Amino acid sequence: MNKTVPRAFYLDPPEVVARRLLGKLLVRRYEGQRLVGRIVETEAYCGVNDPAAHTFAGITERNAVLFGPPGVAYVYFIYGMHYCLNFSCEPDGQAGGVLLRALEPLEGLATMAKLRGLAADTNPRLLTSGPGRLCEALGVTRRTHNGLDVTNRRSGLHVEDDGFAPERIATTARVGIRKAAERPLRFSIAGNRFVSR
DNA sequence: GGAGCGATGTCCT
DNA sequence: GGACATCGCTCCG
Repeated sequence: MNKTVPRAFYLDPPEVVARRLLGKLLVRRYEGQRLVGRIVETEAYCGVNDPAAHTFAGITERNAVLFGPPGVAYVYFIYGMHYCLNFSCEPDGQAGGVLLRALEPLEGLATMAKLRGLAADTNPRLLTSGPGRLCEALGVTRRTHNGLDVTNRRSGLHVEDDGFAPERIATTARVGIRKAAERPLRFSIAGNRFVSR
């Protein structure tokens, strides 16, 4: 039986948690079925000190989750058509989050393809390689998942540890941002073919 | 296989 | 009103 990742796992700064999440399993309960992917790419967004973070200008209604307790899902809508999934980090009252950028799909691939509007036998790389793609493949939206506790198995979205440890982690610049674009806060499992781009 | 670009809703300056 | 933590399509080589 895999271990559910506990709240203390998320209590540290985003750049620590982002690295630590690599290799863990993201598990989504969807219509009685398990949709599972291994986390292979993440980005850290460092609270009020990070010009690229949603929390840079302080607390608002949208970003309030990131200022709350660790281990909670922050889902936002971007470019008029995509959702992105983050986990809050740091103690309650302190802002910080990790963006999930890519998964290696492991269970429920046919359902993921259906949710993505693709044929059941499509290249699995198209299912969950990218922040918008992985949300669509797991049926994650702001309405259904923002504010959910991902340390609770009953949330329908949680993280498990199956003992897998990445051999080597690559550290690069974050993707798709303009401000603070040079900071090395993107982490991925080196050589994994489900990493985006 | 890479550059260019349009689609499209929500948030905050 | 402008920017946006994206994706998938076209066109070109």
